[in-house]
Amino acid sequence: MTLAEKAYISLRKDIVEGCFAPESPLRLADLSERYGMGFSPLREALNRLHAERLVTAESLRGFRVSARSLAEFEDALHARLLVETEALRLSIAKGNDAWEASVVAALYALRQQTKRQGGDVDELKTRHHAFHRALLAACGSDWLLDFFERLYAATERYRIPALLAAGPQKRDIDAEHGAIADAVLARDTEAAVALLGDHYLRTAALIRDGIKPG
Amino acid sequence: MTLAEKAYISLRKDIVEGCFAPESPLRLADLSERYGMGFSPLREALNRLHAERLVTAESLRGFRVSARSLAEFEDALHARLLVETEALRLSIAKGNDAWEASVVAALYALRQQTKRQGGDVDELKTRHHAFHRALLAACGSDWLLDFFERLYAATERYRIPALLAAGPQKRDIDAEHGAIADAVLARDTEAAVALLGDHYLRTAALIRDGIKPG
DNA sequence: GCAACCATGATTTTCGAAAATTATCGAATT
DNA sequence: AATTCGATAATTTTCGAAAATCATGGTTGC
Repeated sequence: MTLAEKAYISLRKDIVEGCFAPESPLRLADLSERYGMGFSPLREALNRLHAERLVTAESLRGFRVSARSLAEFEDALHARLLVETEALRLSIAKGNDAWEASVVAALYALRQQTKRQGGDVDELKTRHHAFHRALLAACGSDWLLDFFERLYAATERYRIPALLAAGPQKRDIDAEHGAIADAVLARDTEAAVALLGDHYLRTAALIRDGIKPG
Repeated sequence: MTLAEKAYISLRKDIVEGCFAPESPLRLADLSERYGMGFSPLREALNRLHAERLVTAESLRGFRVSARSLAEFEDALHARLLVETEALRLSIAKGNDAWEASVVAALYALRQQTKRQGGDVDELKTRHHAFHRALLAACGSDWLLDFFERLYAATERYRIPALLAAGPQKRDIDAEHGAIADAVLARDTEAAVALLGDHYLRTAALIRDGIKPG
């Protein structure tokens, strides 16, 4: 793996997890020291992140972490519903046995990690992402999957802090994931789409409360 | 404007217009000579284009122009219909007088350029793009507009060669654009969405014929 | 004859410094 | 006191070369 790829992965993680405050400048000298590499791979990573809208770039004035706002979150959420409901419909229509198996596997892996009490939170996030990707994986559209990845990262910036702030969950998220998987495996398109939509709207409600804390 | 931005614009144009054959390697030494600049701004541009899927990148093996295929075109077209119909609905719901005026202006400018016989074909493409963007501009969703731009560039790679190959048009494209604008200004959402969809499907039919020539 | 292997050349990737640009701060001016 | 101006510092952008990696072609050994 090249340094530029490592820089991309590290920076992305640090931005999504909020290690850098939104709108704070990402100075090359600082990043160079933090990640132990020269400017070239860092600029490369920053450009990729700019294309994903996780960082903003201004000509000759460098890069900043993108701002977070309720409006931007709502926008990303709306786009996500549009993209994911369509991708899910296609996936259910086109998916074969192997796809069904991968959904079952992803759900199982996610639940295993949820159960573990002192488990690695990074691993949990990875498996959550993997489950949602598995649902859409058979849609056959590279573009929709690409949009899914971008929107997932964009909303993750809001979801993670909200989850940490909210403390113990009243929702049974495992049950929600299970219901989605059941509908998917039963090829009940409309139910699956509705459940997925509900799932996101509930998370969104939580995040809204977190952003304008009350 | 920085060199990297110039490199991005030039490269993008040359790829979309087919100056580089699909799948041909984009070697830094060649590009450096062609555009008269060093590696750094070129790599920056190539990374941006990679994020837009106009070029592919393989670790330590450099960049290539993305392949063109009927399947990828159909995928982009499908995603475009999804994104643009939603954006158009939102735009019609939210747009104000200034937006209506900008649609009228964009349509007028496009028609003026269509009328000119020996006109600059670049200018025509710019205005065509501007008209379609104007339709969606009031949607209020940065994400949907971002997706629109990406998909527009992706499909443009197919549209331009098809138009050149097809010769004189039987379609009255001006009339199609006019009908869309009329429905939009009348705030007739369903008619506008249907007309926009038709507009793309007709272009798509043309392109399919061009790709598998018969 | 054929496959494995090494030397060579081509290419990408990375670094460190130079060039270009923007931001900062204090002095001079109104 | 506020503002403009210029010098200095900080930062980004770009270049050119060095390092690392991959592709090629010939050679050796079997």
